[in-house]
Amino acid sequence: MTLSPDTRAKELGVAQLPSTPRPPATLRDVAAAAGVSVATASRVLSGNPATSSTSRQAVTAAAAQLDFHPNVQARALRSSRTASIGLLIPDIRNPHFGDLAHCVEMHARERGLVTLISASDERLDTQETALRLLMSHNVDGLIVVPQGRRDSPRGPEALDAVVQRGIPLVLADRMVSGLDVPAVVPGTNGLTDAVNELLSLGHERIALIAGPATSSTGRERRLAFDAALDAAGATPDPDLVHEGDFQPASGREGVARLLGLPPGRRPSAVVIADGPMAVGALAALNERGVRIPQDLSVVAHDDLDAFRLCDPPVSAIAQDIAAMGAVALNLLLEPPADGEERTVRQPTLFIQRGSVAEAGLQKSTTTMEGGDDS
Amino acid sequence: MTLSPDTRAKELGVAQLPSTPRPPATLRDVAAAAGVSVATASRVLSGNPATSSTSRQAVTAAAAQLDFHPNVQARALRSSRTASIGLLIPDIRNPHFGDLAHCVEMHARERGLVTLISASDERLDTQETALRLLMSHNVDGLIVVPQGRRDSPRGPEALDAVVQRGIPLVLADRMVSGLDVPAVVPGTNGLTDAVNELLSLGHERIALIAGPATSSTGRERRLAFDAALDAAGATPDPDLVHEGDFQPASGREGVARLLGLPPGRRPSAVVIADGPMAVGALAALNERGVRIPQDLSVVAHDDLDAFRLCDPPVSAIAQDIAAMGAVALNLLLEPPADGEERTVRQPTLFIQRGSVAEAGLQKSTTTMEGGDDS
DNA sequence: TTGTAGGCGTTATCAG
DNA sequence: CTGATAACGCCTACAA
Repeated sequence: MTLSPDTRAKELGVAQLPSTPRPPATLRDVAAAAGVSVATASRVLSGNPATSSTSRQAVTAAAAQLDFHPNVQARALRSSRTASIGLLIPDIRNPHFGDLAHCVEMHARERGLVTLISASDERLDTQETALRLLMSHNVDGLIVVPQGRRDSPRGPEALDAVVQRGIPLVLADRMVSGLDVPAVVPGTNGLTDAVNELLSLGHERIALIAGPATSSTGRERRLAFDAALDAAGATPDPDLVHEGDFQPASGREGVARLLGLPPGRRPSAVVIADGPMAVGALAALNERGVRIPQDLSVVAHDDLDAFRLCDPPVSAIAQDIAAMGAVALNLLLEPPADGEERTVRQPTLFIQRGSVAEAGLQKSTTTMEGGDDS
Repeated sequence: MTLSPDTRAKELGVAQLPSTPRPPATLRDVAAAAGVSVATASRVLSGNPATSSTSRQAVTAAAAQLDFHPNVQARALRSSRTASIGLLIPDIRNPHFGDLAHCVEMHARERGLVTLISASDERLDTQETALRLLMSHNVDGLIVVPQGRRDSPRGPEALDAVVQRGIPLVLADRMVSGLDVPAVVPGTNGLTDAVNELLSLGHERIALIAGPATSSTGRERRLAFDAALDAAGATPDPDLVHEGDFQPASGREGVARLLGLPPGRRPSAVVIADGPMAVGALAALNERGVRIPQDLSVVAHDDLDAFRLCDPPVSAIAQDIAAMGAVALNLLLEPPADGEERTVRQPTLFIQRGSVAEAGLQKSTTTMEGGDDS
């Protein structure tokens, strides 16, 4: 009775125990079972047309029989292709990037590619180590929502290394100045529309909780904001722009700073440049009892589900993030030719909801006192 | 002039263009540069003590000089270890699982492991194909938030295959009946506390928007809910339980159904079994003009940032998801011995906020009319 | 302590 | 069309 479970099970005709780690079948096994050489087996399984229907049948049957799955490491070693792509995003917890990751991963999976997802936490050093790790796994391509600028002392060197190694690279959501690779980024048209709408509602003091100037989206949205004010002949007030870092805490800080201004200089409307900062800002406004839109009109970039929990719901500048993911993957798999445009801009859409109202509303109240409702 | 850039650059003696995909250095190169054999180089770099300090210095210097990184595919082929783990979650966009993914990925990266993240979209068939794909990449271990039950006709067969192949497996957030592997799941104490608090506030008709019975969390939360009512001698009303599917739409449906009950049978409080359903439910309540907590007290499982945007903020049952991720990774890397407990329960915490109030409030109003505020 | 050599599983290059 | 066979880059007995 000292038979191995394997033998015993077979002898007794008993169902195999769940824990029978039999080594997976190799191409050799398949070839042997099919009565052909490994070369022929390989050809059949990789769709090489130089095969007879006889061997094709024998090999496919044997492969199915043995539940053969090619060893991806061996294949990668030989062909230097790993059937994997890397995706580096600033923060998985931000639903915006979560959506992006979801979409990229799903489409990649449909094409038989696995996605190695990594997060940079909006930090340059983390981006560097994460990129090195992804590169060390020989991903076939890389989609990156980048950090940092190339003209700063400590720039995104790992990104240069990626390009230098000849690994296909696509930037998503943000660009890096001086790095000429295909990219898909959101347009600023939605933001422009939002500011114009606020202006046409009579708002004269419109604030911006901006993204960091180190990110192209931060810069571009600020430029679009300024340009829209400028085009309307409005005088921009630097005190009405708070530069945040795309994190909720900086949204709160922005609110605190704007509400801390002397009464006459406070804004009657605020535009917030990304979702997490908007969540922080809205939470802070909520805590302070600032009413929207009576005391302050609000527009947020990125249309989060959470905005529908506010009463009235928050106006938003929506992007089709799923489309952005799909475009990024396409740019990666079918790179644009040299002549073609390498930067795709996705339109954004201003969605007006109850959180914006005429500027007159604010003027008729004695609000923005920052917390006391008396 | 039809030379490849490569050849042309060489012939002209021109500085190499930035796109010079020089093949990465191999162990051979390092050994040659250091004047030792590949075996010695390998030993030095893998920390084998059988090395002289002379060769150690030469090899490390050469490796640094050549920017050597071992080829992970070759190493994996030899050692059958890929330095990668797989993580399968239902939905990256759910911040709950986004947090989990973030935490697992971060800790794994600190240990030099890459994480292959995949999403099952709360679907059994997607889970199966995703698992097969992860297995085919020979991940060293797998953390899965599972779908399906083993006793159903089409069960999670791929999970059995994982176990059968001997791949270390840890379940997170949910369990699968009959699958005896290490798991970390949330406790139900927070939910019990929440129901008890509602009861002590005088609520007699407490509704539950439950998770699917196909998931262990769905079942367990419903059981805890029933048990808490039972312990208090309350009579549960099946009409007050709506079984959703953890997605926002089913939260909306639950609200519609509860508000559709005849006035006398409507709930004065509702507990919602996960974050996305809570978002859907709160959005629906908001649209219908149902006031919280005057018309309805609300408690949601999982503490989302979005809940702070509501006025008053929504009471929640919080879990330390980061801890859950850390525990899952630990269970994977250091599996419990046979005698030890294999299922870790993480405590959950009921956080009371303004969205719950005494039951009397509801009775004093003529509300729950579903939209008309007159 | 060091070097030689075999092999992990696959693909690609040759002759047949 | 097929079959030997040589890599791919690394690790590790085994022998020196």
